[in-house]
Amino acid sequence: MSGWCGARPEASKKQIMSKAITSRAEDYSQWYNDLVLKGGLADYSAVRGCMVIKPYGYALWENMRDVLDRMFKETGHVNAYFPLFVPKSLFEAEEKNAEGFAKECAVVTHYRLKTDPQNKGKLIVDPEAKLEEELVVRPTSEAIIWNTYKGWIQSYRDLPILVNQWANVVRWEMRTRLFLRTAEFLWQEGHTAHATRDEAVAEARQMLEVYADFAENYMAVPVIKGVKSENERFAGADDTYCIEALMQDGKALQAGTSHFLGQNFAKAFDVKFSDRNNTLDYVWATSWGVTTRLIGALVMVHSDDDGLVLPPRIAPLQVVIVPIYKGPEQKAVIDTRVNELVKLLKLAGVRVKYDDNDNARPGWKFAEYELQGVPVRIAIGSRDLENNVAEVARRDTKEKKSISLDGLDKTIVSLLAEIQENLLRRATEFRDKNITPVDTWEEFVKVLDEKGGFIAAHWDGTGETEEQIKERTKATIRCIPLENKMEAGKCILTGKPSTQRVLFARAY
RNA sequence: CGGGAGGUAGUUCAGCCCGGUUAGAAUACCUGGUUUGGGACCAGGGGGUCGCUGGUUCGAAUCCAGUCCUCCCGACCA
Repeated sequence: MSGWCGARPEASKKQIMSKAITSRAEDYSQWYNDLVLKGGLADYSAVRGCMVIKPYGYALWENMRDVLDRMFKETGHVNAYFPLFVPKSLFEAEEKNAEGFAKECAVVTHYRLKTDPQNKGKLIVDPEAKLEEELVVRPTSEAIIWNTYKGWIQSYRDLPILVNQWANVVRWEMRTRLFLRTAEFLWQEGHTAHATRDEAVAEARQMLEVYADFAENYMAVPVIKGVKSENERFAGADDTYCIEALMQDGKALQAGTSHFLGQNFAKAFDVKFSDRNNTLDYVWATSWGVTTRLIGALVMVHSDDDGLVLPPRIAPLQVVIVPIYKGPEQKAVIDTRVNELVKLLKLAGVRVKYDDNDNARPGWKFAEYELQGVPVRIAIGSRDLENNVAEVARRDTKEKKSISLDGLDKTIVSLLAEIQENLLRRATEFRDKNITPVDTWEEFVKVLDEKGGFIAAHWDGTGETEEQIKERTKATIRCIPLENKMEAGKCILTGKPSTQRVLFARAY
Protein backbone atom coordinates (compact mmCIF):
# COMPACT_ATOMS: atom_id res chain seq x y z
CA MET A 1 0.00 0.00 0.00
CA SER A 2 2.84 2.38 0.65
CA GLY A 3 4.15 4.60 -2.06
CA TRP A 4 1.27 4.43 -4.46
CA CYS A 5 -0.09 7.77 -3.42
CA GLY A 6 2.77 9.50 -5.11
CA ALA A 7 3.78 11.65 -2.16
CA ARG A 8 6.25 14.31 -3.09
CA PRO A 9 8.42 15.03 -0.08
CA GLU A 10 10.31 17.75 -1.91
CA ALA A 11 7.44 20.18 -2.30
CA SER A 12 6.81 22.90 0.23
CA LYS A 13 3.34 24.32 0.48
CA LYS A 14 4.32 27.84 -0.51
CA GLN A 15 6.07 26.49 -3.54
CA ILE A 16 2.98 24.58 -4.50
CA MET A 17 -0.05 26.80 -4.16
CA SER A 18 1.19 30.22 -4.99
CA LYS A 19 -1.81 31.18 -7.07
CA ALA A 20 -5.35 31.61 -5.92
CA ILE A 21 -8.39 30.76 -7.96
CA THR A 22 -9.30 33.66 -10.15
CA SER A 23 -11.17 34.24 -13.30
CA ARG A 24 -8.04 35.60 -14.95
CA ALA A 25 -7.20 32.96 -17.45
CA GLU A 26 -3.45 32.75 -16.95
CA ASP A 27 -3.72 32.48 -13.17
CA TYR A 28 -6.44 29.91 -13.40
CA SER A 29 -4.27 27.88 -15.75
CA GLN A 30 -1.42 28.06 -13.29
CA TRP A 31 -3.73 27.01 -10.50
CA TYR A 32 -5.03 24.10 -12.50
CA ASN A 33 -1.56 22.96 -13.50
CA ASP A 34 -0.33 23.15 -9.93
CA LEU A 35 -3.21 21.01 -8.77
CA VAL A 36 -2.69 18.39 -11.40
CA LEU A 37 1.10 18.27 -11.12
CA LYS A 38 1.59 18.69 -7.39
CA GLY A 39 -1.57 16.83 -6.46
CA GLY A 40 0.12 13.78 -7.89
CA LEU A 41 -2.25 13.13 -10.79
CA ALA A 42 -0.02 13.61 -13.80
CA ASP A 43 3.20 14.90 -15.26
CA TYR A 44 4.08 16.41 -18.55
CA SER A 45 5.56 13.82 -20.82
CA ALA A 46 8.72 14.03 -22.87
CA VAL A 47 6.45 13.62 -25.88
CA ARG A 48 4.87 16.80 -27.06
CA GLY A 49 1.35 17.22 -25.79
CA CYS A 50 1.16 13.84 -24.12
CA MET A 51 0.81 13.21 -20.43
CA VAL A 52 2.15 10.80 -17.89
CA ILE A 53 -0.62 9.70 -15.58
CA LYS A 54 0.95 9.05 -12.21
CA PRO A 55 -0.15 6.12 -10.04
CA TYR A 56 -2.43 8.29 -7.93
CA GLY A 57 -4.05 9.81 -11.00
CA TYR A 58 -4.39 6.41 -12.55
CA ALA A 59 -6.04 5.00 -9.43
CA LEU A 60 -8.59 7.78 -9.80
CA TRP A 61 -9.13 6.91 -13.44
CA GLU A 62 -9.45 3.24 -12.54
CA ASN A 63 -12.15 4.01 -10.02
CA MET A 64 -14.05 6.07 -12.55
CA ARG A 65 -13.53 3.39 -15.15
CA ASP A 66 -14.79 0.64 -12.86
CA VAL A 67 -18.00 2.49 -12.09
CA LEU A 68 -18.65 3.35 -15.72
CA ASP A 69 -17.82 -0.14 -16.85
CA ARG A 70 -20.34 -1.54 -14.40
CA MET A 71 -22.96 0.92 -15.63
CA PHE A 72 -22.32 -0.06 -19.23
CA LYS A 73 -22.67 -3.72 -18.41
CA GLU A 74 -25.87 -3.07 -16.48
CA THR A 75 -27.27 -1.52 -19.64
CA GLY A 76 -26.42 -4.60 -21.66
CA HIS A 77 -23.06 -3.71 -23.16
CA VAL A 78 -19.97 -5.87 -23.50
CA ASN A 79 -16.33 -4.91 -23.90
CA ALA A 80 -14.20 -5.63 -26.94
CA TYR A 81 -11.02 -4.30 -28.47
CA PHE A 82 -10.22 -3.02 -31.93
CA PRO A 83 -6.93 -2.03 -33.59
CA LEU A 84 -4.98 1.13 -32.93
CA PHE A 85 -4.11 1.55 -36.61
CA VAL A 86 -6.72 2.36 -39.19
CA PRO A 87 -5.79 1.94 -42.87
CA LYS A 88 -6.31 5.27 -44.58
CA SER A 89 -8.78 3.79 -47.06
CA LEU A 90 -11.04 2.71 -44.21
CA PHE A 91 -10.61 5.95 -42.42
CA GLU A 92 -11.77 8.04 -45.35
CA ALA A 93 -14.87 5.94 -46.03
CA GLU A 94 -17.25 8.10 -44.00
CA GLU A 95 -16.54 11.45 -45.56
CA LYS A 96 -17.70 13.85 -42.90
CA ASN A 97 -16.02 11.90 -40.16
CA ALA A 98 -12.77 11.70 -42.10
CA GLU A 99 -12.84 15.38 -42.93
CA GLY A 100 -13.59 16.35 -39.38
CA PHE A 101 -10.62 14.51 -38.00
CA ALA A 102 -8.18 14.84 -40.92
CA LYS A 103 -6.45 17.90 -39.47
CA GLU A 104 -5.42 16.14 -36.31
CA CYS A 105 -4.36 12.66 -37.31
CA ALA A 106 -1.04 11.08 -36.52
CA VAL A 107 -0.09 8.90 -39.47
CA VAL A 108 2.26 5.92 -39.72
CA THR A 109 4.07 6.00 -43.02
CA HIS A 110 7.05 3.67 -42.45
CA TYR A 111 7.71 0.44 -40.63
CA ARG A 112 11.47 0.50 -40.12
CA LEU A 113 14.42 2.62 -39.00
CA LYS A 114 18.03 2.15 -39.92
CA THR A 115 21.38 3.50 -38.77
CA ASP A 116 22.28 6.80 -40.32
CA PRO A 117 25.39 6.36 -42.48
CA GLN A 118 26.07 10.13 -42.20
CA ASN A 119 25.70 10.29 -38.44
CA LYS A 120 27.05 7.43 -36.36
CA GLY A 121 24.88 6.27 -33.49
CA LYS A 122 21.77 7.95 -34.88
CA LEU A 123 18.79 6.43 -36.62
CA ILE A 124 16.85 7.57 -39.66
CA VAL A 125 13.59 6.42 -41.15
CA ASP A 126 14.41 3.82 -43.78
CA PRO A 127 13.10 5.25 -47.06
CA GLU A 128 12.93 1.68 -48.38
CA ALA A 129 10.39 0.84 -45.71
CA LYS A 130 7.55 3.07 -46.80
CA LEU A 131 4.12 1.58 -46.25
CA GLU A 132 2.05 0.99 -49.33
CA GLU A 133 -0.93 2.34 -47.49
CA GLU A 134 -0.56 4.76 -44.60
CA LEU A 135 -2.01 3.83 -41.25
CA VAL A 136 -3.93 6.43 -39.30
CA VAL A 137 -3.49 6.23 -35.56
CA ARG A 138 -7.13 6.16 -34.43
CA PRO A 139 -8.51 9.52 -33.36
CA THR A 140 -11.76 7.58 -32.84
CA SER A 141 -12.71 4.08 -33.91
CA GLU A 142 -15.94 4.31 -35.90
CA ALA A 143 -14.18 3.46 -39.16
CA ILE A 144 -12.36 0.34 -38.08
CA ILE A 145 -15.27 -0.85 -35.99
CA TRP A 146 -17.86 -0.41 -38.71
CA ASN A 147 -15.59 -2.15 -41.14
CA THR A 148 -15.61 -5.04 -38.67
CA TYR A 149 -19.35 -4.87 -38.01
CA LYS A 150 -19.91 -5.38 -41.72
CA GLY A 151 -18.78 -8.96 -41.23
CA TRP A 152 -20.83 -9.46 -38.10
CA ILE A 153 -24.22 -8.35 -39.32
CA GLN A 154 -26.52 -9.99 -41.84
CA SER A 155 -29.85 -10.34 -40.12
CA TYR A 156 -31.97 -8.50 -37.62
CA ARG A 157 -31.11 -11.49 -35.41
CA ASP A 158 -27.54 -10.18 -35.24
CA LEU A 159 -28.78 -6.93 -33.77
CA PRO A 160 -28.36 -5.02 -31.64
CA ILE A 161 -24.61 -5.03 -31.18
CA LEU A 162 -23.78 -3.26 -27.95
CA VAL A 163 -20.02 -2.98 -27.68
CA ASN A 164 -17.73 -0.75 -25.70
CA GLN A 165 -13.96 -0.49 -25.79
CA TRP A 166 -11.51 0.99 -23.35
CA ALA A 167 -8.65 2.40 -25.32
CA ASN A 168 -6.30 5.21 -26.07
CA VAL A 169 -6.71 7.54 -29.01
CA VAL A 170 -4.50 10.17 -30.58
CA ARG A 171 -5.53 13.59 -31.75
CA TRP A 172 -2.75 15.90 -32.79
CA GLU A 173 -4.24 19.08 -31.40
CA MET A 174 -2.43 22.31 -32.02
CA ARG A 175 -2.54 23.27 -28.40
CA THR A 176 -2.64 20.79 -25.59
CA ARG A 177 -3.51 20.97 -21.93
CA LEU A 178 -3.07 18.31 -19.27
CA PHE A 179 -6.15 16.09 -19.09
CA LEU A 180 -8.30 18.60 -20.95
CA ARG A 181 -6.71 18.22 -24.33
CA THR A 182 -3.72 15.94 -24.68
CA ALA A 183 -2.32 14.46 -27.88
CA GLU A 184 -2.95 10.98 -26.57
CA PHE A 185 -5.77 10.33 -24.17
CA LEU A 186 -7.58 7.42 -22.58
CA TRP A 187 -11.26 6.92 -23.04
CA GLN A 188 -14.05 4.51 -23.55
CA GLU A 189 -15.98 4.46 -26.77
CA GLY A 190 -19.25 2.64 -27.16
CA HIS A 191 -20.28 1.62 -30.65
CA THR A 192 -23.70 0.16 -31.13
CA ALA A 193 -25.66 -1.12 -34.11
CA HIS A 194 -29.45 -1.28 -34.23
CA ALA A 195 -32.28 -2.44 -36.45
CA THR A 196 -34.36 0.69 -36.09
CA ARG A 197 -33.87 4.39 -35.89
CA ASP A 198 -35.90 4.65 -32.71
CA GLU A 199 -33.85 2.02 -30.99
CA ALA A 200 -30.61 3.79 -31.88
CA VAL A 201 -31.90 7.15 -30.70
CA ALA A 202 -33.05 5.54 -27.47
CA GLU A 203 -29.60 4.04 -27.02
CA ALA A 204 -27.87 7.38 -27.52
CA ARG A 205 -30.24 9.01 -25.05
CA GLN A 206 -29.82 6.19 -22.58
CA MET A 207 -26.06 6.51 -22.58
CA LEU A 208 -26.35 10.23 -22.09
CA GLU A 209 -28.36 9.46 -18.97
CA VAL A 210 -25.67 7.04 -17.84
CA TYR A 211 -23.04 9.75 -18.23
CA ALA A 212 -25.13 12.32 -16.40
CA ASP A 213 -25.79 9.84 -13.63
CA PHE A 214 -22.08 9.15 -13.33
CA ALA A 215 -21.08 12.81 -13.40
CA GLU A 216 -23.56 13.84 -10.76
CA ASN A 217 -23.69 10.86 -8.45
CA TYR A 218 -20.06 9.80 -8.53
CA MET A 219 -18.04 12.84 -9.58
CA ALA A 220 -20.44 15.22 -7.85
CA VAL A 221 -20.28 17.35 -10.98
CA PRO A 222 -23.67 18.74 -11.98
CA VAL A 223 -24.21 18.66 -15.71
CA ILE A 224 -26.69 19.97 -18.19
CA LYS A 225 -27.96 17.41 -20.65
CA GLY A 226 -28.53 18.73 -24.08
CA VAL A 227 -28.16 18.37 -27.78
CA LYS A 228 -25.49 20.11 -29.84
CA SER A 229 -26.22 22.61 -32.55
CA GLU A 230 -25.34 21.50 -36.05
CA ASN A 231 -22.05 23.42 -35.97
CA GLU A 232 -20.88 21.67 -32.83
CA ARG A 233 -22.04 18.22 -33.84
CA PHE A 234 -19.66 15.24 -34.02
CA ALA A 235 -18.32 14.70 -37.52
CA GLY A 236 -20.49 11.99 -39.02
CA ALA A 237 -23.36 12.18 -36.55
CA ASP A 238 -26.99 13.10 -37.14
CA ASP A 239 -27.32 14.26 -33.57
CA THR A 240 -24.83 14.79 -30.78
CA TYR A 241 -26.09 14.69 -27.22
CA CYS A 242 -23.81 16.02 -24.54
CA ILE A 243 -23.38 16.77 -20.90
CA GLU A 244 -21.97 20.20 -20.13
CA ALA A 245 -20.35 21.17 -16.85
CA LEU A 246 -19.30 24.53 -15.46
CA MET A 247 -15.81 25.13 -14.06
CA GLN A 248 -15.01 27.48 -11.18
CA ASP A 249 -13.59 30.12 -13.52
CA GLY A 250 -16.90 30.36 -15.35
CA LYS A 251 -15.90 28.41 -18.43
CA ALA A 252 -17.89 25.45 -19.67
CA LEU A 253 -16.53 22.00 -20.32
CA GLN A 254 -18.04 19.28 -22.45
CA ALA A 255 -17.80 16.28 -20.18
CA GLY A 256 -19.22 13.56 -22.37
CA THR A 257 -20.97 12.96 -25.67
CA SER A 258 -23.36 10.43 -27.09
CA HIS A 259 -23.99 10.43 -30.82
CA PHE A 260 -26.88 9.23 -32.89
CA LEU A 261 -25.02 8.34 -36.08
CA GLY A 262 -28.06 7.58 -38.22
CA GLN A 263 -27.14 5.28 -41.09
CA ASN A 264 -24.07 7.25 -42.06
CA PHE A 265 -21.49 4.66 -41.11
CA ALA A 266 -23.62 1.76 -42.26
CA LYS A 267 -23.83 3.39 -45.66
CA ALA A 268 -20.14 4.22 -45.74
CA PHE A 269 -19.18 0.65 -44.88
CA ASP A 270 -22.12 -1.00 -46.56
CA VAL A 271 -23.54 -2.65 -43.49
CA LYS A 272 -27.02 -3.95 -44.34
CA PHE A 273 -29.29 -6.41 -42.64
CA SER A 274 -32.43 -8.32 -43.54
CA ASP A 275 -35.38 -7.47 -41.38
CA ARG A 276 -38.28 -9.79 -40.51
CA ASN A 277 -39.88 -9.13 -43.87
CA ASN A 278 -36.65 -9.99 -45.66
CA THR A 279 -36.11 -6.45 -46.84
CA LEU A 280 -32.58 -5.06 -46.78
CA ASP A 281 -31.85 -1.91 -44.84
CA TYR A 282 -28.84 -0.11 -43.49
CA VAL A 283 -28.05 -0.51 -39.83
CA TRP A 284 -28.61 2.36 -37.38
CA ALA A 285 -25.72 3.38 -35.19
CA THR A 286 -24.64 5.21 -32.09
CA SER A 287 -21.32 5.99 -30.50
CA TRP A 288 -20.58 7.53 -27.14
CA GLY A 289 -17.53 8.33 -25.11
CA VAL A 290 -15.98 9.91 -22.07
CA THR A 291 -12.30 10.51 -21.56
CA THR A 292 -9.60 11.30 -19.07
CA ARG A 293 -10.83 14.84 -19.49
CA LEU A 294 -13.28 13.94 -16.74
CA ILE A 295 -10.34 14.09 -14.36
CA GLY A 296 -9.72 17.66 -15.47
CA ALA A 297 -13.36 18.47 -14.85
CA LEU A 298 -13.20 16.97 -11.40
CA VAL A 299 -10.19 19.09 -10.54
CA MET A 300 -11.65 22.33 -11.83
CA VAL A 301 -15.06 21.88 -10.26
CA HIS A 302 -14.18 20.97 -6.68
CA SER A 303 -10.62 21.84 -5.83
CA ASP A 304 -9.42 24.82 -3.84
CA ASP A 305 -6.18 26.62 -3.07
CA ASP A 306 -5.11 23.92 -0.64
CA GLY A 307 -5.15 21.30 -3.33
CA LEU A 308 -7.41 18.69 -4.83
CA VAL A 309 -10.83 17.94 -3.45
CA LEU A 310 -12.03 14.53 -4.53
CA PRO A 311 -15.54 13.18 -4.07
CA PRO A 312 -15.49 10.11 -1.80
CA ARG A 313 -17.18 7.77 -4.25
CA ILE A 314 -14.26 7.88 -6.66
CA ALA A 315 -11.38 9.09 -4.51
CA PRO A 316 -8.52 6.59 -4.68
CA LEU A 317 -8.16 7.02 -0.95
CA GLN A 318 -11.23 7.93 1.09
CA VAL A 319 -9.82 8.03 4.58
CA VAL A 320 -6.32 8.49 5.88
CA ILE A 321 -5.41 7.89 9.49
CA VAL A 322 -2.47 9.75 10.97
CA PRO A 323 -1.09 8.68 14.34
CA ILE A 324 0.37 11.25 16.70
CA TYR A 325 2.71 9.88 19.30
CA LYS A 326 5.87 10.24 21.32
CA GLY A 327 7.95 7.13 21.41
CA PRO A 328 7.24 3.50 20.48
CA GLU A 329 5.13 2.77 23.57
CA GLN A 330 2.51 5.34 22.63
CA LYS A 331 2.74 4.23 19.02
CA ALA A 332 2.03 0.62 19.96
CA VAL A 333 -1.13 1.59 21.85
CA ILE A 334 -2.34 3.70 18.96
CA ASP A 335 -1.52 0.95 16.46
CA THR A 336 -3.74 -1.50 18.27
CA ARG A 337 -6.67 0.86 18.34
CA VAL A 338 -6.20 2.01 14.75
CA ASN A 339 -5.85 -1.49 13.38
CA GLU A 340 -9.29 -2.33 14.78
CA LEU A 341 -10.71 0.77 13.15
CA VAL A 342 -9.03 0.02 9.83
CA LYS A 343 -10.45 -3.48 9.87
CA LEU A 344 -13.98 -2.17 10.46
CA LEU A 345 -13.64 0.51 7.80
CA LYS A 346 -12.39 -2.00 5.26
CA LEU A 347 -15.29 -4.28 6.12
CA ALA A 348 -17.57 -1.36 5.37
CA GLY A 349 -15.87 -1.02 1.97
CA VAL A 350 -13.95 2.14 2.79
CA ARG A 351 -10.64 2.78 1.03
CA VAL A 352 -8.49 3.59 4.03
CA LYS A 353 -4.81 4.01 4.67
CA TYR A 354 -3.04 4.07 8.01
CA ASP A 355 -0.05 6.30 7.41
CA ASP A 356 2.25 5.38 10.25
CA ASN A 357 5.34 6.27 8.25
CA ASP A 358 7.73 7.53 10.88
CA ASN A 359 9.74 9.58 8.42
CA ALA A 360 7.11 12.26 8.01
CA ARG A 361 5.68 14.33 10.80
CA PRO A 362 1.91 14.77 11.33
CA GLY A 363 1.74 18.33 10.04
CA TRP A 364 3.49 17.33 6.88
CA LYS A 365 1.07 14.47 6.36
CA PHE A 366 -1.96 16.70 6.95
CA ALA A 367 -0.86 19.09 4.25
CA GLU A 368 0.09 16.34 1.86
CA TYR A 369 -3.21 14.49 2.04
CA GLU A 370 -5.11 17.72 1.67
CA LEU A 371 -3.14 18.38 -1.47
CA GLN A 372 -4.21 14.97 -2.71
CA GLY A 373 -7.81 15.64 -1.89
CA VAL A 374 -8.39 12.74 0.50
CA PRO A 375 -11.96 13.35 1.73
CA VAL A 376 -11.50 12.44 5.40
CA ARG A 377 -8.50 12.54 7.69
CA ILE A 378 -8.48 10.97 11.11
CA ALA A 379 -5.78 11.97 13.57
CA ILE A 380 -5.34 9.84 16.67
CA GLY A 381 -2.99 10.69 19.50
CA SER A 382 -2.51 9.51 23.05
CA ARG A 383 -4.53 12.46 24.28
CA ASP A 384 -7.43 11.29 22.10
CA LEU A 385 -7.20 7.73 23.30
CA GLU A 386 -7.52 8.88 26.91
CA ASN A 387 -10.79 10.52 25.96
CA ASN A 388 -11.79 7.70 23.61
CA VAL A 389 -12.01 10.09 20.65
CA ALA A 390 -10.29 10.86 17.36
CA GLU A 391 -9.93 14.11 15.47
CA VAL A 392 -11.86 13.85 12.24
CA ALA A 393 -11.22 16.44 9.54
CA ARG A 394 -13.18 16.72 6.32
CA ARG A 395 -11.51 18.01 3.19
CA ASP A 396 -14.50 19.75 1.64
CA THR A 397 -15.21 22.19 4.48
CA LYS A 398 -11.88 21.86 6.34
CA GLU A 399 -13.94 21.30 9.47
CA LYS A 400 -12.34 19.41 12.38
CA LYS A 401 -14.21 17.61 15.14
CA SER A 402 -13.43 15.28 18.00
CA ILE A 403 -15.58 12.21 17.55
CA SER A 404 -16.02 9.19 19.78
CA LEU A 405 -14.10 6.10 18.81
CA ASP A 406 -17.17 4.02 19.60
CA GLY A 407 -18.86 3.35 16.29
CA LEU A 408 -16.42 5.62 14.51
CA ASP A 409 -16.50 3.38 11.45
CA LYS A 410 -20.21 4.04 11.06
CA THR A 411 -19.72 7.76 11.65
CA ILE A 412 -17.08 7.83 8.92
CA VAL A 413 -19.24 5.97 6.45
CA SER A 414 -22.05 8.46 6.86
CA LEU A 415 -19.59 11.35 6.82
CA LEU A 416 -18.28 10.18 3.46
CA ALA A 417 -21.82 10.14 2.14
CA GLU A 418 -22.38 13.61 3.51
CA ILE A 419 -19.24 14.94 1.88
CA GLN A 420 -20.32 13.43 -1.41
CA GLU A 421 -23.66 15.15 -1.12
CA ASN A 422 -22.17 18.43 -0.01
CA LEU A 423 -19.81 18.58 -2.97
CA LEU A 424 -22.65 18.07 -5.41
CA ARG A 425 -24.81 20.59 -3.60
CA ARG A 426 -22.04 23.18 -3.57
CA ALA A 427 -21.20 22.69 -7.22
CA THR A 428 -24.86 22.76 -8.19
CA GLU A 429 -25.46 26.01 -6.34
CA PHE A 430 -22.47 27.54 -8.06
CA ARG A 431 -23.61 26.29 -11.43
CA ASP A 432 -27.18 27.52 -10.95
CA LYS A 433 -25.98 30.94 -9.84
CA ASN A 434 -24.04 31.11 -13.07
CA ILE A 435 -26.81 30.44 -15.53
CA THR A 436 -27.89 33.89 -16.55
CA PRO A 437 -30.86 34.56 -18.80
CA VAL A 438 -30.27 37.56 -21.05
CA ASP A 439 -32.42 39.19 -23.69
CA THR A 440 -30.22 41.75 -25.38
CA TRP A 441 -26.89 41.68 -27.15
CA GLU A 442 -25.37 44.30 -24.81
CA GLU A 443 -26.35 42.26 -21.79
CA PHE A 444 -25.01 39.12 -23.41
CA VAL A 445 -21.57 40.62 -23.95
CA LYS A 446 -21.52 42.18 -20.51
CA VAL A 447 -22.42 38.98 -18.66
CA LEU A 448 -19.94 37.00 -20.74
CA ASP A 449 -17.09 39.35 -19.88
CA GLU A 450 -17.91 40.16 -16.29
CA LYS A 451 -19.56 37.07 -14.91
CA GLY A 452 -18.99 34.17 -17.26
CA GLY A 453 -20.90 30.96 -16.85
CA PHE A 454 -23.79 29.80 -18.96
CA ILE A 455 -25.98 32.35 -20.64
CA ALA A 456 -29.50 31.34 -21.56
CA ALA A 457 -30.47 33.31 -24.62
CA HIS A 458 -32.66 33.17 -27.66
CA TRP A 459 -31.08 32.20 -30.94
CA ASP A 460 -32.58 32.17 -34.42
CA GLY A 461 -31.42 28.61 -35.02
CA THR A 462 -29.04 29.31 -37.89
CA GLY A 463 -25.42 28.27 -38.13
CA GLU A 464 -24.45 31.68 -39.49
CA THR A 465 -25.71 33.47 -36.41
CA GLU A 466 -23.96 30.98 -34.17
CA GLU A 467 -20.75 31.50 -36.12
CA GLN A 468 -21.01 35.25 -35.85
CA ILE A 469 -21.58 35.14 -32.11
CA LYS A 470 -18.57 32.89 -31.76
CA GLU A 471 -16.39 35.21 -33.80
CA ARG A 472 -17.40 38.27 -31.86
CA THR A 473 -17.36 36.85 -28.33
CA LYS A 474 -15.64 33.44 -28.35
CA ALA A 475 -18.84 32.06 -26.89
CA THR A 476 -20.35 28.95 -28.42
CA ILE A 477 -23.66 27.23 -28.01
CA ARG A 478 -22.85 24.58 -25.46
CA CYS A 479 -26.14 22.84 -25.91
CA ILE A 480 -29.83 23.08 -26.41
CA PRO A 481 -31.00 21.61 -23.11
CA LEU A 482 -33.22 18.55 -23.31
CA GLU A 483 -36.65 19.11 -21.82
CA ASN A 484 -36.16 22.80 -22.50
CA LYS A 485 -39.02 25.11 -21.72
CA MET A 486 -40.53 26.48 -24.94
CA GLU A 487 -41.03 30.23 -24.99
CA ALA A 488 -41.27 32.75 -27.76
CA GLY A 489 -38.46 35.26 -27.98
CA LYS A 490 -36.12 37.12 -30.24
CA CYS A 491 -32.60 36.12 -31.24
CA ILE A 492 -30.09 38.23 -29.30
CA LEU A 493 -28.06 38.91 -32.42
CA THR A 494 -30.50 39.09 -35.30
CA GLY A 495 -33.80 39.73 -33.52
CA LYS A 496 -35.43 36.98 -35.53
CA PRO A 497 -38.03 34.84 -33.77
CA SER A 498 -36.98 31.96 -31.57
CA THR A 499 -38.90 29.29 -29.69
CA GLN A 500 -36.50 28.49 -26.88
CA ARG A 501 -33.40 29.64 -25.03
CA VAL A 502 -30.11 27.86 -25.65
CA LEU A 503 -27.02 27.85 -23.47
CA PHE A 504 -24.03 29.88 -24.53
CA ALA A 505 -20.63 29.93 -22.81
CA ARG A 506 -16.96 30.26 -23.36
CA ALA A 507 -15.61 26.74 -23.19
CA TYR A 508 -12.49 24.69 -22.78
C1' C B 1 0.95 28.55 -37.28
C1' G B 2 0.69 33.77 -34.88
C1' G B 3 1.52 36.59 -29.99
C1' G B 4 3.79 36.49 -24.96
C1' A B 5 6.99 34.46 -21.14
C1' G B 6 10.83 31.26 -20.06
C1' G B 7 15.15 27.32 -20.06
C1' U B 8 20.83 28.32 -14.06
C1' A B 9 21.17 22.33 -8.11
C1' G B 10 15.97 17.06 -7.51
C1' U B 11 12.20 21.41 -7.29
C1' U B 12 10.92 26.78 -7.26
C1' C B 13 13.79 30.71 -8.48
C1' A B 14 17.72 34.99 -7.89
C1' G B 15 22.04 36.58 -10.59
C1' C B 16 22.04 38.80 -16.71
C1' C B 17 20.48 45.45 -17.88
C1' C B 18 26.22 47.42 -16.36
C1' G B 19 31.08 40.63 -18.52
C1' G B 20 35.71 39.83 -13.73
C1' U B 21 36.96 35.59 -6.82
C1' U B 22 35.47 29.00 -6.12
C1' A B 23 27.73 30.66 -9.64
C1' G B 24 23.82 31.80 -5.09
C1' A B 25 19.06 31.29 -2.02
C1' A B 26 14.96 28.62 -0.37
C1' U B 27 13.33 23.90 -0.29
C1' A B 28 14.44 18.80 -1.10
C1' C B 29 18.42 15.00 -0.33
C1' C B 30 22.49 12.50 3.09
C1' U B 31 24.81 11.98 8.43
C1' G B 32 24.28 12.80 13.76
C1' G B 33 21.21 14.58 17.59
C1' U B 34 16.78 16.73 19.63
C1' U B 35 11.68 16.39 18.17
C1' U B 36 6.47 14.73 16.63
C1' G B 37 -1.56 17.90 17.86
C1' G B 38 -0.73 21.91 10.95
C1' G B 39 4.57 21.16 5.82
C1' A B 40 10.03 20.81 12.98
C1' C B 41 14.94 22.51 15.01
C1' C B 42 20.41 22.44 15.59
C1' A B 43 25.15 21.00 13.55
C1' G B 44 27.67 19.02 9.48
C1' G B 45 27.64 17.29 4.26
C1' G B 46 26.74 16.04 -1.00
C1' G B 47 24.67 18.00 -5.39
C1' G B 48 25.56 22.54 -11.44
C1' U B 49 28.81 20.58 -18.79
C1' C B 50 24.18 27.99 -16.35
C1' G B 51 19.20 24.26 -22.90
C1' C B 52 22.51 23.49 -27.34
C1' U B 53 26.01 25.50 -31.22
C1' G B 54 28.97 29.21 -32.79
C1' G B 55 30.87 34.27 -32.27
C1' U B 56 32.91 38.80 -29.61
C1' U B 57 36.54 39.20 -25.47
C1' C B 58 42.51 38.50 -21.75
C1' G B 59 37.90 36.67 -19.51
C1' A B 60 30.86 34.90 -20.97
C1' A B 61 25.39 32.34 -16.90
C1' U B 62 25.85 37.67 -18.29
C1' C B 63 26.96 40.67 -24.83
C1' C B 64 25.79 38.98 -30.25
C1' A B 65 23.89 35.31 -33.89
C1' G B 66 21.69 30.82 -34.76
C1' U B 67 19.15 26.62 -32.97
C1' C B 68 16.26 23.29 -29.88
C1' C B 69 12.76 22.79 -26.10
C1' U B 70 8.85 24.17 -22.43
C1' C B 71 4.71 26.93 -20.54
C1' C B 72 0.76 30.62 -21.30
C1' C B 73 -2.74 33.20 -24.85
C1' G B 74 -5.25 32.68 -29.88
C1' A B 75 -7.02 29.52 -34.21
C1' C B 76 -8.56 23.60 -33.77
C1' C B 77 -10.80 20.25 -30.39
C1' A B 78 -13.15 15.59 -26.06
